[in-house]
Amino acid sequence: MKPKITLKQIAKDLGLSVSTVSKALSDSHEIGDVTKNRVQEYAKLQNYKPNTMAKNLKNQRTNTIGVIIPNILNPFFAKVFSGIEKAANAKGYNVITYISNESHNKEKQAMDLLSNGTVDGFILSVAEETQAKNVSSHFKETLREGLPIVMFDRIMEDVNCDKVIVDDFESSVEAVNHLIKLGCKKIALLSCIDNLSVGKHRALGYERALQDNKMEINKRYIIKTDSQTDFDARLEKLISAKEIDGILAVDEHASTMAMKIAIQKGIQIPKELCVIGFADGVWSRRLTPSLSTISQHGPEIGEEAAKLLIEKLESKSETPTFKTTVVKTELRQRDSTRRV
Amino acid sequence: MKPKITLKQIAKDLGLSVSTVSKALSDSHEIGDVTKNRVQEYAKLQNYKPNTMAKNLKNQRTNTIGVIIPNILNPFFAKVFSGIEKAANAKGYNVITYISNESHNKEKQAMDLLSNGTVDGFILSVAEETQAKNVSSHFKETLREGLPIVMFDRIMEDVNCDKVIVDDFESSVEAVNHLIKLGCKKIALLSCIDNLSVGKHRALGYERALQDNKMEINKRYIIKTDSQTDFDARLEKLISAKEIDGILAVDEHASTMAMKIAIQKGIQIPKELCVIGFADGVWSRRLTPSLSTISQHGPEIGEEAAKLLIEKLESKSETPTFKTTVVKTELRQRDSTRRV
DNA sequence: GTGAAAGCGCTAACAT
DNA sequence: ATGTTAGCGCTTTCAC
Repeated sequence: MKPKITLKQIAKDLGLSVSTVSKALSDSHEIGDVTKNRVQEYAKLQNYKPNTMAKNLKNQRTNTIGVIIPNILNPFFAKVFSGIEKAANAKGYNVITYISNESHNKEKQAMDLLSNGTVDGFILSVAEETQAKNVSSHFKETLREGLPIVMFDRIMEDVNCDKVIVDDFESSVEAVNHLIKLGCKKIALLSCIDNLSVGKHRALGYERALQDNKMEINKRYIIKTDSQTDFDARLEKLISAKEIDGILAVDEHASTMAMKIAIQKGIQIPKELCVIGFADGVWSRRLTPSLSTISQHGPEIGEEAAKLLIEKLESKSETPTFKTTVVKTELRQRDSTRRV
Repeated sequence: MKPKITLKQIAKDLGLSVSTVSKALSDSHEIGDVTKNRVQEYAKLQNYKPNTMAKNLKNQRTNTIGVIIPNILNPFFAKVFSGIEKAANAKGYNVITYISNESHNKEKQAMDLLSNGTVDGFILSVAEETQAKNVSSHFKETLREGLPIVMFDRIMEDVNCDKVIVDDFESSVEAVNHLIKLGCKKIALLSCIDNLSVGKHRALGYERALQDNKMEINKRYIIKTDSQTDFDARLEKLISAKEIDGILAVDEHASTMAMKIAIQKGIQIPKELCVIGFADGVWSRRLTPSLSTISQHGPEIGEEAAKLLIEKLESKSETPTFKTTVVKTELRQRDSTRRV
């Protein structure tokens, strides 16, 4: 292991002062061309890399973003994350990631650990437990300490910060309208995420679309829960009854279970039953029949969130204003709604 | 935004010296109980958090691990990542993540950007392009600079570092043996990742198992490629021929496409065709029929990698030795191989 | 038991 | 055009 090469070392080797070397390397006009070249070449030769920690300490900023994600196995979050990472890197920022695993404590702990000069700001989607308990003190405390936050997808209404969301309500409306256009008369709503803000908005959109179309809202066609086992049991009954002819499933478990059970019961999709699900990632295409989805443009959400945060970090405005960006969804028609 | 509270500030407020405060907060025996308590209480009151950058600079270590992942949308990598994150956090380390997107340049750039005092070491899986070109100079350079590396899954044989791998060869052997036990006579091998080390090992295991069972290796039953479109076309023909009765698919695209096409052709799984795939994540269970898989224990791989790296970081041994850990896989039998 | 001082590696205001 | 100095926030050795 070779000893780290520092400014001091270069200065000594070249018989210069540390500050001359520093200026030469940052191409300062104060330094003569000869010395500048000499220094720059020697530095390259020695593969000199300025120590990040020293720079950060000096500058009082780290060029690092803290990202807190509820669950990286959920392809939506994975996509958003890749968008954040890409946009951040492009602007010279690193990304430190914590996975909250939907736990409030882990989320709080992450913010605590990172908010002492480790990161310049946060991008996060609120943990399920935090939303269930409806506590936002840790977010507010972090903001008070001067660290900006951008929330995406799962947000807290009462926290004053930048937000990037999907228009869940409107997406549901659109999806249900589409099912109706296909001729569905008895449309079910399936949700295992009724404890999340996004789940609730999607459910509301479903009801609204039915009302708009003067269709009855039938409670028997609605499964809203936060427990997958409870869900599975109720779903089995609902599908066995063979009453419904359309499904809006607001999460991946709901849509895939619906298709699985329907196939097992010999119900033909989409002939007898049309299914639209909220889903991201490559898997909806891989199902047989492939699943029509509302895609949320995860990467764009991530990029937008990173953009908003970095804007805030690099503007020195003392009285910041907060934006909420809505990223449009897209209805991707596949075989589960293609009526022949 | 309130001004950051520092040791200096506490010292001033309490009429003490900076060093006394520092020692009091680290519970030094040099400090009297009265002052110690006074300082600790005041610090808690002020919500004092030691500045990480200053500490890092002083200590010449960052308690941060650089993680480079080829593709976070691949559930295997997502699982490994969550294992790394969990184990690292548990030991007080942060994780900075770069996604190489299979690009050699991004991988190299990430290592370059992080190896100047930003991280203490790396955990990574080699980018496809790097494996294809077979270049490992950037890894060797980083090691020479004194930063330890742990490679997982996709490794470079010629780089001398800790490694965590799956026994891909043996897993394939087991899977094929299982298919044979189920009565399969004509077993196909499907691979879209024949450019990766893991893909090659899995293919070799397939051949070996056939030989062990005195079965003929039929080239027509083998699709090895690195292009998905090429793959899809050849697969369509292979399945249409209705000759094969068993499939070992070494990647997710291969296994799911095989099932999709078979279902479309009206071939019954598992009655006429058994399928085993290498896959992680929740989706194999969601397919109809559910897919039997070789699961790679992603989280354990991640945890083991983090453990190995942290061990190296915290041992001061000047002449390190390097371990290669093999994490066992598990054959999960689901409906795609359950013969009634 | 407490404090002064040096130093981690870098930058920048201020000499010369 | 080059160098001196102070300081970012913290730890640690050495005085008192």
